[in-house]
Amino acid sequence: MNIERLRPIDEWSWSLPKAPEETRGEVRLYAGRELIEHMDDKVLEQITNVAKLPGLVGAAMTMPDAHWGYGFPIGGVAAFDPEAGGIISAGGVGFDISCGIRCLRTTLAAADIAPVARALADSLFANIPAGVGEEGSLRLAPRELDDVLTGGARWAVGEGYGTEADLEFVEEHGCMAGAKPEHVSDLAKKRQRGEMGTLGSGNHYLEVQVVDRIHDAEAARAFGLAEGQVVVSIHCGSRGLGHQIGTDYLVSLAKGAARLGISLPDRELACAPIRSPEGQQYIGAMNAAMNCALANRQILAELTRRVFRHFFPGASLETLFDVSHNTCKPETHTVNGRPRLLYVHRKGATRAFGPGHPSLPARYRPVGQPVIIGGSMGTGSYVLAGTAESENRAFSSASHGAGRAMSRNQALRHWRGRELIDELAGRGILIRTKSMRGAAEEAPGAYKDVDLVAEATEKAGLARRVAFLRPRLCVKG
DNA sequence: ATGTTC
Repeated sequence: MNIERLRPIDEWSWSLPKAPEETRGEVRLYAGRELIEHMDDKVLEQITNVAKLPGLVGAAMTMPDAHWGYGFPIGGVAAFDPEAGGIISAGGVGFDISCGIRCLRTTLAAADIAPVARALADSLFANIPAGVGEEGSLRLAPRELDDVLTGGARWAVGEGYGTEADLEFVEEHGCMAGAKPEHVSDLAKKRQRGEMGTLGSGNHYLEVQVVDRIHDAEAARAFGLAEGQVVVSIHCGSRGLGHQIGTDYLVSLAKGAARLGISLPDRELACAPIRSPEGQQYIGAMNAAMNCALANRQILAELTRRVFRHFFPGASLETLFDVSHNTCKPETHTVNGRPRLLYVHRKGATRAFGPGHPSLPARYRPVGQPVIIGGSMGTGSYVLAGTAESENRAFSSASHGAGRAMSRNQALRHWRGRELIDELAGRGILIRTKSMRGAAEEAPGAYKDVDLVAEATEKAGLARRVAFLRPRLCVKG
């Protein structure tokens, strides 16, 4: 992207000075110069389109890891007021509804896992179903699947996956209100019946990591993190169900937009007013998909514990936090000094509530919400904490990952999966996957530099760095 | 992301 097109607000925030007339708010990009210069022009085009949608409040924004997506950029944040004709867009949530990361802190040290690393990697690979269309050991009857869609992680705990103690540390306490299974198609439900407790493919993973560096001692203490400690991060979402809901509702939201005379700057931005039948049906289905994803990560956390228990009977794996990064949620935000209920789209962006937010567990309330930036395969991830400034800057949002720097097809031309895996093994990082193609697509070089993303996230005031996690073992979808 | 192009 030609940075000359942007006006610097400061070193880490940029605004589009000559936005088209139809925009209803500022177009703002959060990132450092280097990240902006390497960003696809499509990011600016797409977020400018988002700024044209009805009922936008404040700025349409991108996070430092932003890249080209379907309609909305991935790393896009935009809030809409339902009382001002505000819209909901399936492209603003993403196909993998409620994709997110569950982070578990363990009582193990790096030295504990070193002697069994290969066996542990093999056992995780054998017991965590991963890959396209891969099914798990659960087969749910239609009524049971409806219970998943209304119960979320709470349902999974009731089925013996994990404990009540996990739920305090899951967004929405594990259960998103307002789920309407009746607005989820039979096809979406059918696709999901065998896919609960599966990781999926693409950028999804289960990683065993070691805390490599502490940036903020006070927050690390609150999060229960210390240097040398083993943690496990699980990145996955709502699998076939969320994808099918996205596909179904692109059609019905486009009809809603046409029916109500909303002109779409891009057909990929199919949307309908929040206060419309089409909008309400999508919201009900999206909330159901959110519960599907929360239940899925709850099951996977328990499957992980069972594997660890076999190797380390005395170890415990507690949920540090579970946060989604493909959502649209109703939240109260202060705009010009006045609290307003807004629907905040975060597509490839993490909610990042600051210190004192009432929805946070008491343990974290003094330091802010844990924010997880999942790195690319073999590079590293960050745990951050929400800040007070993020509320004014980005409706309390932050980055979600390293962010792609190259398309999957481009990556396939540059790398071979087997060579990458061997090279990573040489550096002590064990990858387990069924798909060599997938591994090539996920080459670390096809992603942005996660250190730059985390630095920009902090410097832009979106969240502050707490700990850097270095990968050891990785099960890839 | 995705029964990886209805």
